[in-house]
Amino acid sequence: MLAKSSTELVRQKNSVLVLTALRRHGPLAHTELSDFTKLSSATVSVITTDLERAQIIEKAEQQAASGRGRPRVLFSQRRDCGYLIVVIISSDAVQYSLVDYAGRLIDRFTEERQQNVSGVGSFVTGLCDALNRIVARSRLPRDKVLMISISSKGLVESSEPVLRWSPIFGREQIDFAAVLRDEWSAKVILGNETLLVAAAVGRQEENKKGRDFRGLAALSLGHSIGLGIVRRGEEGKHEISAPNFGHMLHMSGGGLCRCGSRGCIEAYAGFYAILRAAFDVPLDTIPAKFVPVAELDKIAASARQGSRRNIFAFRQAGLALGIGLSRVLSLHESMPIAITGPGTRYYDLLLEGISEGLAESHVVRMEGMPELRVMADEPTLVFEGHLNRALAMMDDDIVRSGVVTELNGQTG
Amino acid sequence: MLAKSSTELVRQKNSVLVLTALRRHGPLAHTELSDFTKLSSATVSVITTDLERAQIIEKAEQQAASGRGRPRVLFSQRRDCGYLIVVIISSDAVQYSLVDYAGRLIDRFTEERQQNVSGVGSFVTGLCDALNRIVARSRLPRDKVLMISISSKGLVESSEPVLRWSPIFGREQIDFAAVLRDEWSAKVILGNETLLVAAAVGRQEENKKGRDFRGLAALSLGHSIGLGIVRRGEEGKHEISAPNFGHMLHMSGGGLCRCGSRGCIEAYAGFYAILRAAFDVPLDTIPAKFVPVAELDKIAASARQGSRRNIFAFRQAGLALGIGLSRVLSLHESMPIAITGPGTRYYDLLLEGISEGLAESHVVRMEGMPELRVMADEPTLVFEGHLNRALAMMDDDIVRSGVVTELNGQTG
DNA sequence: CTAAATTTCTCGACTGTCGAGAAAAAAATC
DNA sequence: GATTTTTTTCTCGACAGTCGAGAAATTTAG
Repeated sequence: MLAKSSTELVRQKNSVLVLTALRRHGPLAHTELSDFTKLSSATVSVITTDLERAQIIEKAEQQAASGRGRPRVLFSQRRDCGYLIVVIISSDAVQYSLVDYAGRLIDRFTEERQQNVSGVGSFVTGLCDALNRIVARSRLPRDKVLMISISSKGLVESSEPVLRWSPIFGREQIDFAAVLRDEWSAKVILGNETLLVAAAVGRQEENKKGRDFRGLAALSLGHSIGLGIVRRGEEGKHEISAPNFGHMLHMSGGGLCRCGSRGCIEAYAGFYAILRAAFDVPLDTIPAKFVPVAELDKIAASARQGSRRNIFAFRQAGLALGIGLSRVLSLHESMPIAITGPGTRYYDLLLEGISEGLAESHVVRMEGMPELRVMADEPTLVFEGHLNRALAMMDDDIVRSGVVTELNGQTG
Repeated sequence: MLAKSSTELVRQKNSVLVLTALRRHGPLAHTELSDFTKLSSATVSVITTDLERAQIIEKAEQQAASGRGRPRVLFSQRRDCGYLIVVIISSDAVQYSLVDYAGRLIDRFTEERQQNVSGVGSFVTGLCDALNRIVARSRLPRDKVLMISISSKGLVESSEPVLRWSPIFGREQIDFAAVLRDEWSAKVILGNETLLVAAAVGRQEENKKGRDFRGLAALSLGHSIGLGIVRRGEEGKHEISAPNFGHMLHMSGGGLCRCGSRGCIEAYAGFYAILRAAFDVPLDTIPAKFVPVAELDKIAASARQGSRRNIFAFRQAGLALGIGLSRVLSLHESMPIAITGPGTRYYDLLLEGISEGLAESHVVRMEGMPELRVMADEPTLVFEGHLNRALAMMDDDIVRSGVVTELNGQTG
């Protein structure tokens, strides 16, 4: 059944609205808040004083008056309101970042992962160590860390922070909530890496296109293949999801994939798959876990010089991607596609296959070719996606937790 | 940007809540409304008197008192508050139904469609005629018809009532809003047929499972192949969508489809495709538009008696469905699948292929086989879906239109 | 006829948003 | 330097909504 509505919920929603405006546009004055949120000036007053009393936002130091009239006072998040730790797990390293409530980076370090010692157990202890280290270094009390946002490639449970399958750990699941529950009071969230790319690019798109933005797919090319989809739901909220695209069936009974299945898209378009095709290795050879990029660069170079076999290897990869994307577009609406990841350096070699694969399907014949766009700097997008998602969630949690209202009436 | 919230919106939402409870559970007393909506008794009082004054609901005639204490008075929708016309377009006929605000069927007739005269022009004039006829027969003023809900197989624009592609009219689009704008003030909505099946089955599922209901896919088998997906969004709202499943690419460069593309799922699993396989007709033969079901029954009978070729025809169809479904599950979460349509009579012959196709994919190996369920009576589900969707929308529109609040303060 | 049970209605308290105008504070003008 | 103008922020009263508690209504049981 649907949930009832009440005046308190109204206040909550509008408080979040104010905090969201602050997130999107940086420090804002009373008047600007009123403009962005469409709330009346009076309401903005009440909400900001409440948020200020609850130590969530603060008035910035007086800035140089820019024009005549009473000078504006800018509100911004209190940086010490809470902290976020971002953990980005990639195939060869894990990056830890400590971020304050205003979104500013405080500390960051990267731990190399040894390829050989890859048990989940040792990874988890490494994770806990690193988390302890990052709070210790910054001398923060643990309970000021309100959220830990983790990302990895692979298949992620949508409602809980459980990694179901990953190229790194395979079927060994990791339940991050369970792992961190004892030591941390922070909320733990987990997202597929390309989901976060989609979140970041989607936000950028909306900033550019405004209400015209309908949706977008982010495709990440590399050792593995990732897809994230973001759509603008009603009320303007962005709905993000990370389909299991890399392991969607490309071809029945096809080449062997790292995941153990046959015929996955990744088994045709992942780096190891391109290598396999270039060297004419049988399709049921158990693939190498990770392929040095230099190796692929060589194949690409020779393809660009006309090597038939290598051209074909990339073309086949593009075809798998294009056909897969056409299937995605059949199941969702048509939408632009942003391509990221290390594989974008071979975009020139992949494009023909991608286009051809897309062109084959009914949707594309109906709606026309979707817009394809290359966005090279994937790591930045991933981090940006983490911040977008986690900080918005923190705003929400803080308001909902009631710290704002419970101080009312008390003398501050 | 997100939309602000206000006290008036609160009232609107809670009014809709009351109307929804009435839809789901039939006539209800004050106390029951309070229970279902979790609104306080006082609030229910205010809302019901408002809705009553606006002539949207009414108190039912006194019913026999069931226990001791003050007898309950039941509220129900006023039947004459508004009317809905449901138009179900199928390959050989168009069914028109007139329904009152309480969901009761008032009038219904069916127009045969001649296969030969199948231009969009003549279809549209036929549609207008029939709509005029159905209001004339019931002696209703036209402007009391608040909504016209149309369904067809094929590809439907999600935001506007535009039929983009259909097995009947091909690429000749129909913009129903434009066609009916001049003669009707009613809101016109269009939905893919299987979308409506999904809406109906989804509602049934939620009644059964309650909050455990997460989502569901409805698969319709017949001349063409349809898929509808329903998922429970946050706040318990059902989000329905109709992917272009029948024309998703099954096999690159495969058999010719009615849509003109090659290798669509329908070109392997539609009735004409099964026929084609059974008679070993070349895969690029332009398929017959519609195949008599008796013809397929014969093929099925001989398959059940052991005919290799016919068994293979159904198996191949099942395989296309199973693989296609596995791809759907890769892109959404795993969810149960309800199978409807005339093709369910061959379920025994299809099942093996479906299972095998599903089993091949990574998701199914991870999450296990999805629940498959046969629901034979498709026409009833389609109509039920129409009512669910259209009447809920009418409730919403009526409350939002402001007829409820604008009477306030006036003496009634 | 009275008491008990049950449902519906009403009242005052509380919490929200809003518009209008007062108060504050700096720049421009005389 | 005093006054006016301009811009921003704050405050007050009006109005809309929900809620809990208890009053009013209305039937059955005894």
